[in-house]
Amino acid sequence: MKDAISILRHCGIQPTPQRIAVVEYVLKSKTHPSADHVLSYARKKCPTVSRATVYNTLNLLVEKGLLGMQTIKEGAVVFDPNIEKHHHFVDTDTGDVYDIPWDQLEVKGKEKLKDFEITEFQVIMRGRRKMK
Amino acid sequence: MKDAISILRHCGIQPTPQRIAVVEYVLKSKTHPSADHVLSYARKKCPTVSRATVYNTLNLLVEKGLLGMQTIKEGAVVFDPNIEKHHHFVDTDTGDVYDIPWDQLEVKGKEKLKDFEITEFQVIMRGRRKMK
DNA sequence: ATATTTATTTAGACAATGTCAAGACAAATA
DNA sequence: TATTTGTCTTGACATTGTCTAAATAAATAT
Repeated sequence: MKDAISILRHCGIQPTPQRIAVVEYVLKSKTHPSADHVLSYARKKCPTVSRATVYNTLNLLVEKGLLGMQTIKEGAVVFDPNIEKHHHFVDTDTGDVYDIPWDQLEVKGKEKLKDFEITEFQVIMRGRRKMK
Repeated sequence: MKDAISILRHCGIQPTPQRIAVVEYVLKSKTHPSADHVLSYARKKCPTVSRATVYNTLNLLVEKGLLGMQTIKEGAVVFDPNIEKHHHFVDTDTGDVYDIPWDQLEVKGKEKLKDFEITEFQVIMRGRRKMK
């Protein structure tokens, strides 16, 4: 993956230490962090970064299409570095969110919904992740 | 539909004016109200009802299985009197949420997800509702 | 170099959502 | 009537998220 500075420059955002800290964490995260999560980690690299800057940067990344945003858990939006289409599984015990590859599921019957113009869709599943 | 008092009694909740006001609104709602929405309407019937009581009652109804709860919009959970399985469509212009009957869509491939024990799932669609 | 825009960050205020505890109130029972 | 039990209200609190004004930093022009 390209480094944070190139990523920011590439989409016309001036790289700053604060933004770099946010980008480095959120775009390589394997989980689905909340804004507060991102703030905590960003402060490790850049202890003075403010909440407003983290929110601003996250919103910028979402606008530019570099970051996904999901409202699938109570309380707070989560961010998702995986910008490929995919489905989600939420572990109701741990709260962990897992990506499910797009082609693992097929949703049939959307064409019957004449009253709706669907711009996006996904399957959301809840349950428990099996131990292995 | 049965009246609010019978519904409450039937699942072991003592009917009170406050709870009746909440139940009457939320269980016959055609939309997907937020807790704040419910509070406003409950206060029309029962002007002194408090926020805590509305939240308590809504949580009770959800626990008893009389009311659904969905985290599909930013900012606040919405409640759903339709407790049949169904999918959802969210109008991204208006924020309105529509129920999509369960048998209108078919989701294939879940059995391939060996690592997950799925207790529930639904398709969430976003877009615009067509004018008619 | 210096002055002047321009962009960015910060701190704190603010509003909204939701939970909690303490005391007030009401109802049922003894 | 007194007591227990259940319910409601108020207000405090934590959290999420946005906004504004002032401070800071960076870029540009002089």
